[in-house]
Amino acid sequence: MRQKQIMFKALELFVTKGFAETRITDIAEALDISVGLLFHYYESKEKLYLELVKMGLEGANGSEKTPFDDPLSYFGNVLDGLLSTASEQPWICMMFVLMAQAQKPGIPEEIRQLALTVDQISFSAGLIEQGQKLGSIREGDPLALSNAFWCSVQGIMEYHAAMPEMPLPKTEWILDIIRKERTI
Amino acid sequence: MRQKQIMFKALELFVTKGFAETRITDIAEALDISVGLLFHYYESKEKLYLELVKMGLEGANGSEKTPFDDPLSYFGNVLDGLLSTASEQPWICMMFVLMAQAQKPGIPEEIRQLALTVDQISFSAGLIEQGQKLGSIREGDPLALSNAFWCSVQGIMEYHAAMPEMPLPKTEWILDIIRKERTI
DNA sequence: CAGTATATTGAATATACGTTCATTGAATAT
DNA sequence: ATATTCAATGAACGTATATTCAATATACTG
Repeated sequence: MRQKQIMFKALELFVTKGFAETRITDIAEALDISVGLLFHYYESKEKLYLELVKMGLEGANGSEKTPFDDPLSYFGNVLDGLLSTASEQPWICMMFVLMAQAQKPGIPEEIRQLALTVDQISFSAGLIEQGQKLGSIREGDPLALSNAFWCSVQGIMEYHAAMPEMPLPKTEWILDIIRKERTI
Repeated sequence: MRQKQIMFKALELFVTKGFAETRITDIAEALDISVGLLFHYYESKEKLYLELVKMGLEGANGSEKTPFDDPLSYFGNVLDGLLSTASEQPWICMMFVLMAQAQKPGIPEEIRQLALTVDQISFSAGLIEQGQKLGSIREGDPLALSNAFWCSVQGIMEYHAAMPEMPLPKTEWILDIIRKERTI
């Protein structure tokens, strides 16, 4: 119970403020518990962060297993899922942001390396190549297309985490980055 | 001379690592100068960051004055400028990232407020509405469209700052987020 | 060259913040 | 009743890091 409380509040703060900017007392104060109690459940700030990254890893590995027929529909489905749950279950979108955050320098190396094992961009590049052969995805360097798509999603999730009141985009708008032809 | 050296290195580090994660000694070491010298030119880490944000403010106000006939071409031109200079003059793209970074909680309040005066998203929402009337931009909530577009650009710039070797997207791919009809 | 300003250093200081730990209170088992 | 376990506290501690400053080198000026 306490464990989950702490995790979710930490997720929220790490995502909105950043790892180093989030003081251990920020988390304690936000939950109205003592610092001591926090260390009773998590032996260090780093370990707490590590737990969150591990949680994110599971989620990421899960989504890569989403079944699909056309690669384009894979991206559509994943994106649709992200955008529709972003409002009701903010933590999903926060996890998304956290995983990207954890890959940056400045994060404790051990954790960073773990986070780097998730590589949506190069994983998706393969699917994009398939989609190009099938004619549903536009021409161009698959890696660059994958990069464009995921970076856009990243940017949207990041902003939504900071400003949840801002209206989210429609799935098609973002899907059109990689889509070959409009189905107007 | 030293001033500029320090600013650009600080910009690079603040953008790749974050404000709190960047130690004042990181900057000094990267430039191979003493900490003392750094404080000789900038009275504090915060002031140094403030200077960077002020520099970014000027740039942002400048780009809003880019002339255009069709709103869609405004977005095309600005985006084209950003993407083409991103590789040769990384600092422009870094400034872009810095300004967004500076708006987040965890940044000293005074600086944060200053950074918040730049509001590309609502500024652009007006242009998008125009574009919709002229028929060059797709239907939908102008604010959501503006948000989608700029968040995508943000995500791309952020990732490029961390991984400059990753191929950048073509302007049209991102422009297609807001474009009404493809000019195939 | 003397003299002054400016650039540069790095050890000393102050402080913020993560972490420890002795202690308390409450619940549960013996 | 007594012992044992566990949640919970917050003051005390240590360390990392921003900041200061007195001392030194270098450049400039007349």
